[in-house]
Amino acid sequence: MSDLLERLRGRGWRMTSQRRVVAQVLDGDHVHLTADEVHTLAVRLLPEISRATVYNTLGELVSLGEIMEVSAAGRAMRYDPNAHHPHQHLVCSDCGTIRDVHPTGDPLAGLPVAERFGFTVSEAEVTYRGLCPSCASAPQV
Amino acid sequence: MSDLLERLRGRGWRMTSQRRVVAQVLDGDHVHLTADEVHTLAVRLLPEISRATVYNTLGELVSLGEIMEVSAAGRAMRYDPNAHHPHQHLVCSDCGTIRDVHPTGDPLAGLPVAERFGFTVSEAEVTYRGLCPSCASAPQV
DNA sequence: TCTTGACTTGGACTCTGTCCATCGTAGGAT
DNA sequence: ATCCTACGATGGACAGAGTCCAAGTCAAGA
Ligand SMILES: [Mn+2]
Ligand SMILES: [Mn+2]
Ligand SMILES: [Zn+2]
Ligand SMILES: [Zn+2]
Repeated sequence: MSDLLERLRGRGWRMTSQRRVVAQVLDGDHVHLTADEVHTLAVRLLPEISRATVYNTLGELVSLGEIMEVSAAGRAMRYDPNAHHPHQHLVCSDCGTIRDVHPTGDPLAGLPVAERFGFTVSEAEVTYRGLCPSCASAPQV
Repeated sequence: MSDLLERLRGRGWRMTSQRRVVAQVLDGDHVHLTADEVHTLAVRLLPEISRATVYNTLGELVSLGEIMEVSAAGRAMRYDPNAHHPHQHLVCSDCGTIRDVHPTGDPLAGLPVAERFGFTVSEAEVTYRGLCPSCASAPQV
């Protein structure tokens, strides 16, 4: 994590107490926190940090590729510091709990038992992301 | 689509003009409309239909398995009438456009060129859904 | 120490979706 | 054909997640 702070400093970030606290809260490898959860944890370390700053900082970390967004249908976006190790997600349809998984073989064939964490897996879904032809020629504003 | 209306009638649905219009708007095989888009189109056919009714009807159709929800990170949920033919999605990261795709081979290896619709595909993501152990023993309320 | 623009703040605002009390009507009963 | 009533529709209030902005603060280079 302190290497994260180093990388950020190297990119010209001003090191504010707010940014340090957000980075600290996100430390860990199996963390999938919502922005509000990050805020709640951050407030314990720095009582006056605002929601806007948490959102700003998370957004910046995402565009730097330091953390990943994980979206769970209809729920709040979650932020995943485990961005440097490719992995997929197993999501509870009821409570939204997320686990990291590393499927082997055909992903659509199902998740290896050793990767199921006791879940009853009912569905595998693949989403491809990219730019459509018109957005590729006229990139995002 | 009229077969959809038949199935619904068979399930004991009251056939209201609102439900007929929603079904009619959703007709098609490559449609991925948001609830508001469904509402806008429905209003053209039945000016006084309400947003609440559109949401209610979409929700009912989803739980009957007649349509699928497709969630696109941070954007409005989309509704897909092509629920009886398993397929995956290719999503534009910029404008949110969705195309149906039918990947062959290892999904994580990339999308076959014939399935790319001119997109610049940058990422493939697999999500497994199911119930975690505690939700499986104490199911959703 | 001074200066300045990058950062933070909090509150207003938007967007998506849900809830609810009330009203209307589809369709079975007569 | 008419009546009844439970199911469905309505619209406005509400809620959660996230964005925006004008004003104030402060990190860090000079
Ligand atoms: Mn993860
Ligand atoms: Mn589809
Ligand atoms: Zn669960
Ligand atoms: Zn696009």
